[in-house]
Amino acid sequence: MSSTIRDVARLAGVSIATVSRVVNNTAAVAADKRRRVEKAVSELQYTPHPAARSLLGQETGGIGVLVPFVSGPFFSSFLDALDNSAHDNGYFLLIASSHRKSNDIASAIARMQYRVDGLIVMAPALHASTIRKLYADVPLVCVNMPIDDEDIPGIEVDNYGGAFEMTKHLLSQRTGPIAMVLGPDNSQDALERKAGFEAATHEYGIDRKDIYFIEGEFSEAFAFERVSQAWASGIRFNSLFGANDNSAVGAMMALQSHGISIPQDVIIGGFDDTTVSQYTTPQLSSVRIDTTKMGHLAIQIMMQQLGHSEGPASNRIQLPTKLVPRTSTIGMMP
Amino acid sequence: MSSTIRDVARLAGVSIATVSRVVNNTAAVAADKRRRVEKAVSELQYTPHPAARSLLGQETGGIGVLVPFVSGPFFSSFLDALDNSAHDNGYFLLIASSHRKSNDIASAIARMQYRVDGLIVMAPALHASTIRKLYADVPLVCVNMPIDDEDIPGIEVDNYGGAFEMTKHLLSQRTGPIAMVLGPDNSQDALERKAGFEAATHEYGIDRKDIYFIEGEFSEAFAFERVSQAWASGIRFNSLFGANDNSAVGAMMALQSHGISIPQDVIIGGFDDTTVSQYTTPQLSSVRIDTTKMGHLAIQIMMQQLGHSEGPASNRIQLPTKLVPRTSTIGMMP
DNA sequence: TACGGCTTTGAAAAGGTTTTCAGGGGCAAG
DNA sequence: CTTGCCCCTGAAAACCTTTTCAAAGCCGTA
Repeated sequence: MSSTIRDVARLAGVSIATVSRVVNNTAAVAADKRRRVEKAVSELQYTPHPAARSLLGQETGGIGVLVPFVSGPFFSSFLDALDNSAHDNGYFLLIASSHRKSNDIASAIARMQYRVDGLIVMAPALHASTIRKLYADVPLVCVNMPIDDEDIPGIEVDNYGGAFEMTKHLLSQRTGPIAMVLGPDNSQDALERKAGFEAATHEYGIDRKDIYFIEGEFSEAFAFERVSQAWASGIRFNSLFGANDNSAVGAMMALQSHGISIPQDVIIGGFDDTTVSQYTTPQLSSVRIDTTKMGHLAIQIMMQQLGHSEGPASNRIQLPTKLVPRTSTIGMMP
Repeated sequence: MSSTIRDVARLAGVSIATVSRVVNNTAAVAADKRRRVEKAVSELQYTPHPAARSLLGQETGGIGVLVPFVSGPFFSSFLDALDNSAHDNGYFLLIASSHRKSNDIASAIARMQYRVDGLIVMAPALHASTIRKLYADVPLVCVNMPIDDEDIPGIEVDNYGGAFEMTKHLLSQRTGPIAMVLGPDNSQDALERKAGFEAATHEYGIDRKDIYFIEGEFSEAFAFERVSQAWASGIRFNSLFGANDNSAVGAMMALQSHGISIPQDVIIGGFDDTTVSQYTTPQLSSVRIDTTKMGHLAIQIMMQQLGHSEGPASNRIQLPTKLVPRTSTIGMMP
């Protein structure tokens, strides 16, 4: 079929060792032989067989990627960023999707074995340590999933920062009393978002008595009820932050049912940038996870693990989030 | 690091040949030895090294995919389908994006060499024969790009069928005189769409004198002018088919500027399902390329090339398209 | 002239697997 | 008892490359 290093050596009249040295530019070779080898290489269109290389423990140049799905704006833009970054660093991607089934993840990882120099995993349903157990031989970067092992590098979403930014956005649009629909107590995400909210209100010097916390469960119905109750009981605020989009939408419905107009009377922001946020009336401002940055960072951490960049960047990163202002927090359409 | 076939052989007290036979189930092995080997394999968590395998010319189990971009609804849903299908057939995907630059394509293909059993390429800017030259050693499937070599299997979009379906849709909503804004004469796509349109009008028994062809250039401005002219000159029709979305949108604007209301007076359909079609008022019905089917078919053809399915399916397929009805062809919002 | 050191070169090993080939053993038939 | 056949097994080759090691050649210096 294809030509091997031996063919090149024969054509150039040298040993295979010399060919290897020329091809990899790994040692001094006499000028004339070098030229002969180069000519033979291009004549025979010789490409080293990657399998033989990786058999010797060389790097494969591949990075394995495991995501629940390939499609959808979230995953696909993440993959795009990953691909761009990997490409810039001279790597290519081996992508497998787990379709949420965990035994698919196991088999996908098994396939990756020895084929990649590193593994980037996004498996929200699994824990990082589980992945580590599945394939311990290779640098691992966990993204957007619970990382239960201090030693596993990864990227977690900066819920705190996102909530902080959204709250600042709300307060910059409309000062005065502000409310937040909380998430469930046992959710780490929810607690971080609450902390971000509090930090922002503090920064804006909002008086404690002008801050209202409304219980929530990340569900629209629950938020609807509690916000409705709160308003009925005379609590008044100019702006509201929902710990997630569901809560924000529930709050929006509740207020609208009380004849409150959004955003004229109350402005509302959510979190997650769910699809639904584009279809409410008015469209819901939200906080988006910056998948592009997520991809770049994942590769950056991987490169560091692989010893390519010695940058002092931590291998445990809180991913910045991005505010997406829509009409629910803006008085006038532009 | 990891255990090799030799470790397994030692632990089980057999030769490496026997281990290989058990692992690949490729020849008869005495029951007791088989059991011992299996035990050793699971104890040592042995996985054959893929590099060693592919060095022997075995199949890699990988399919290379080359797309211009990874993100965007079009590509990502295509990839998703590809991934699903490949997974079902026991293959994994090696994805590289070319970012439209053709030397990136060359280098991406070079990387794929020996790593994949087949190559699926979507490179609208290149011709199939160019790709074939770049990597001749492997089964190739070209998707959604000009295939200039009879022998290269691939998938081309079924412009005819899509136009046919859209025209039928139009005529089923509103009978009577119908117009089509054509595409440029030198576009194969445009001619196929015209043919589909004609076939549908024929099927519905529309009288020849009730069919109007309006020149077009796939551009909004040109369509606007010509349709405006046509209407001003007294030509009347109940429905209009634009050879692409641009033309349809141009026509829509033109008619609306004449005080015609869409879809009450005239219904309009386009082709391509561009993003813009969702933002016109009313939203434009269009014809979408079924990327999911495209992915499944691509894998199907690849499997056939790889000798896995002997199905008589042609390796040169016109991809079915999908009608996306929106408000421009429907009297009432649901 | 002889010798040390440097540069260049090739032979050979190693990496992990599959597969061929030959041989050994068991069993049945003659 | 011998012969022949079949089943099972292991040794070894093959796949293609990188890298180590040793040797050879050359130059300059003592």
